[in-house]
Amino acid sequence: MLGERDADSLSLRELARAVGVSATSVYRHFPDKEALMTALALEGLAQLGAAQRTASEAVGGGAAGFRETGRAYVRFALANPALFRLIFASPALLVGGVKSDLGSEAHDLLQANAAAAAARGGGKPEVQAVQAWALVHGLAMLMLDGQVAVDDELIDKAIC
Amino acid sequence: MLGERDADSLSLRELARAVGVSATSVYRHFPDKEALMTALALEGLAQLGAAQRTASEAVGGGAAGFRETGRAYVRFALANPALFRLIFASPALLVGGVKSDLGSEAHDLLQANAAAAAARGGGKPEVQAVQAWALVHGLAMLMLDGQVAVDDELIDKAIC
DNA sequence: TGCTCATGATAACAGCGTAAACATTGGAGG
DNA sequence: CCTCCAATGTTTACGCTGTTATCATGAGCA
Repeated sequence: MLGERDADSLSLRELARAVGVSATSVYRHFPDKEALMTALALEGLAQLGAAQRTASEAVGGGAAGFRETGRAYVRFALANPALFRLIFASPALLVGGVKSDLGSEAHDLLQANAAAAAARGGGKPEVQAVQAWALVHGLAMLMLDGQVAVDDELIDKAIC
Repeated sequence: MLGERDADSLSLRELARAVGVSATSVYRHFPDKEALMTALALEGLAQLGAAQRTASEAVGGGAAGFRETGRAYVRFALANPALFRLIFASPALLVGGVKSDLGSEAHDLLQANAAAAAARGGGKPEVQAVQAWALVHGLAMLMLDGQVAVDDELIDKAIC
């Protein structure tokens, strides 16, 4: 359902109806709606990390791999708009400090790549990490919001 | 009210109550809730543009002025979280193509500064504009979402 | 066999956005 | 000065939402 509608237009009752179960049954498995959404977001975060790792490994890692994780980030957002938004709209899910191993891959990749880039080119790893993350996150958000035209070539040119 | 709560936890009825008026009176002035929110967002966009222009002029424009518009962008987001989010959550309000002169200042500043930066340092103006916008937008969003620590020094170092 | 616990259903509540119908009132036009 | 209309407000109502309290069922284990 997240593939077709955005997360906050999705009601608990509608979801229960789609599953074929009463509205209140959801409360046997999650304390409230927010908890359900957080669980979905955590799953999405794992998928994002996996996509980034795959993209990085496809070009053999290194600096090129770092760039590819960024492009994969934007592509993932465009391919899964509602899920991507949900990930960052979940207050209980801080990407960097998530407990489960499920959600930590994307963040670990960023830290490692930023450290390597700082070693290669100079600069502080933390600043490098924030800059890279902000660039791809902003690009993803602006494209999702329709503020910047969705254009594969532009993604490649902007992330370098 | 946007200064204290976020936009989508704010109900029409509560707003009407605060004004001291019946719930349905709002419909004499706006066709629906979304239209009201869009009007608020447009006002916010004007404030953002004004803040950026002020910041740029304070350092005499040029490349330093461009940097200051970016910092002002992030600072505005942190100072007005709900309003900033509302601006980019309004589907009817495309920042670049907004009709009213009210909302166009921020976008005009970006275009002009990106063109100037491209003339100084090379690169395509469009790509430069998107890169700059994405960087500050991403930084603002990540800080608002609690993914990156709010740190004035980090803002300065990341935007350069 | 009997008990417990996980999982379900029903009914109910307050709050929401919105529509329809009705009331008031201040100012423009004769 | 009077009349009428448009602007603005109110009341009532509808279906939807998240959530709670209460009750039913049935599988697994003592």
